[in-house]
Amino acid sequence: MASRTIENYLKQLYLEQEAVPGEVAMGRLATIMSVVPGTATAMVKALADARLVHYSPRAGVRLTEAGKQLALHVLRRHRLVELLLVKVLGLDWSEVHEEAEELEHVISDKLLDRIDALLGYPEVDPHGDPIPTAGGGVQAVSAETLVSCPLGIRVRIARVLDQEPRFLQFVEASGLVPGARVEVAERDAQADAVRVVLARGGEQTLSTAAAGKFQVRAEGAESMEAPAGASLAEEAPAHHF
Amino acid sequence: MASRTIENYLKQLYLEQEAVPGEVAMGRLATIMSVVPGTATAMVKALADARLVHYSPRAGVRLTEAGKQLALHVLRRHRLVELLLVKVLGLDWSEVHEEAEELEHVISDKLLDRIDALLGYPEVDPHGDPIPTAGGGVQAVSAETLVSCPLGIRVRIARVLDQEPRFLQFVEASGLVPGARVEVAERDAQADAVRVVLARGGEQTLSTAAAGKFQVRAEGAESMEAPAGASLAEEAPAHHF
DNA sequence: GAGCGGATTTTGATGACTCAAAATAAGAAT
DNA sequence: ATTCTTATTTTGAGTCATCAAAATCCGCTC
Repeated sequence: MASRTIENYLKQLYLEQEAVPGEVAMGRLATIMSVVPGTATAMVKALADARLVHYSPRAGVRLTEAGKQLALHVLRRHRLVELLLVKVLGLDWSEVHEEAEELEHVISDKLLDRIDALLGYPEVDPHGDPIPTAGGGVQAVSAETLVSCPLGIRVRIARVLDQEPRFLQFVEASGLVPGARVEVAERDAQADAVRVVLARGGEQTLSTAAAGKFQVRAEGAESMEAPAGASLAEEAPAHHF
Repeated sequence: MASRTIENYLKQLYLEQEAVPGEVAMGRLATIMSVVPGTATAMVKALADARLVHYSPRAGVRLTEAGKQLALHVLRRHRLVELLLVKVLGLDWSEVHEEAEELEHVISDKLLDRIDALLGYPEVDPHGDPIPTAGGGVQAVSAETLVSCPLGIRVRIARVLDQEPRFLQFVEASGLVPGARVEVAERDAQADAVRVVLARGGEQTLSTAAAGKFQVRAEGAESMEAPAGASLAEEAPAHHF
């Protein structure tokens, strides 16, 4: 079995490759993992020996298919756990990321199946991040964000790309949570600002950087079906979704 | 923070001291922890440095108050997790022990409180083991077992002292689960056997060793109040209690 | 094309946990 | 009392993941 360290390296490599396709530089990996560069090099060599990554010295590192599958497995556990914590245990979605960081390494397959079933085989976690399937598949992700989508068109927040509790608390307060219907009223390049109007009332102006953290989907698009585990959500203290 | 290794040593020391009051011998500890004796000695020295145990070379080891509190904390997490897995996730009580062995080390205090609340502040886990309080208290435990209790008197199974899945599956099948009402019909010292009659019908003959693994309480005694989290149990797939 | 600078790799060490096997102590047996 | 037995402790070594700092490489500037 992969150690939890290895699981973390693979997970972060996957997320980085998802964000920036191509090879991941050592310095970048070291930063992500909060280790010194030498440590990253050493670990990557070990991962390469285990055939979990392709490693070209001084060029960078890239997941192999095996490494990617393992990473997706970890991500599946992470995201299902997050959803469980929010919907069943009633934790705040701004704090479940930290908890899941630990739990993702100690959930057995059997338990994971139970969680999946209890939640009704959900497709996305509380942040809108897609939950990989047991088979290792992932939903394609819409690349549109509040920065790139057309002005004046009703869209739905699909995913929030920042897991920082501070940021998520702001998201919560402003109502820009996954599932919320909004439209971009205006963008001001000079002011570096994006003004967003919420369908259910209210508006919020964001910096371009902040707006770019919200992925959106055309209103009425697929895959925003009944939130998984809705029946349970009624009684359990499920604050947000 | 105590490493998971340390948490495990402390937990096992606590359980051993509960079973056999007094100092724990090194060889015994080594066996319990599945390490060679030298490893146990080394770890115990480290624990002594951290003031978690009292250690007298060649005499044995004993938890300090601090060590005991830490052990109880781990045990609290372990047992609440077990109950959560059975009542909310619908896992079989014969298998939750293994799962909880891992989970007990990664549950935050906040999450633990949520679990406790969701389950309705239960006093015992699915095996009947008492759940230590957040303050570090534990229920006194009845010392009566199917071997020692009076013949022909109705008692209730309070606790099953063996966590082996195989054994627990037998317990399940025979109906001698915590909460079951039974009476000991006869004991045969020669045959080394104990015959138990279940109130709800059926009977079962056990070896003395097996019978000794069932702690019992006089029928109608305190502390067998409404199983914690009963409301939830109705809808969730809570098989056993 | 010689040199510079930043990223990367190497090297040497450390801490936590473990094993194997040799050394030791303490109690039991003769 | 001397020896034997057996549990315990010590010693030496290995693995995993890490850091600090020295060595190396590559592309870029002048």
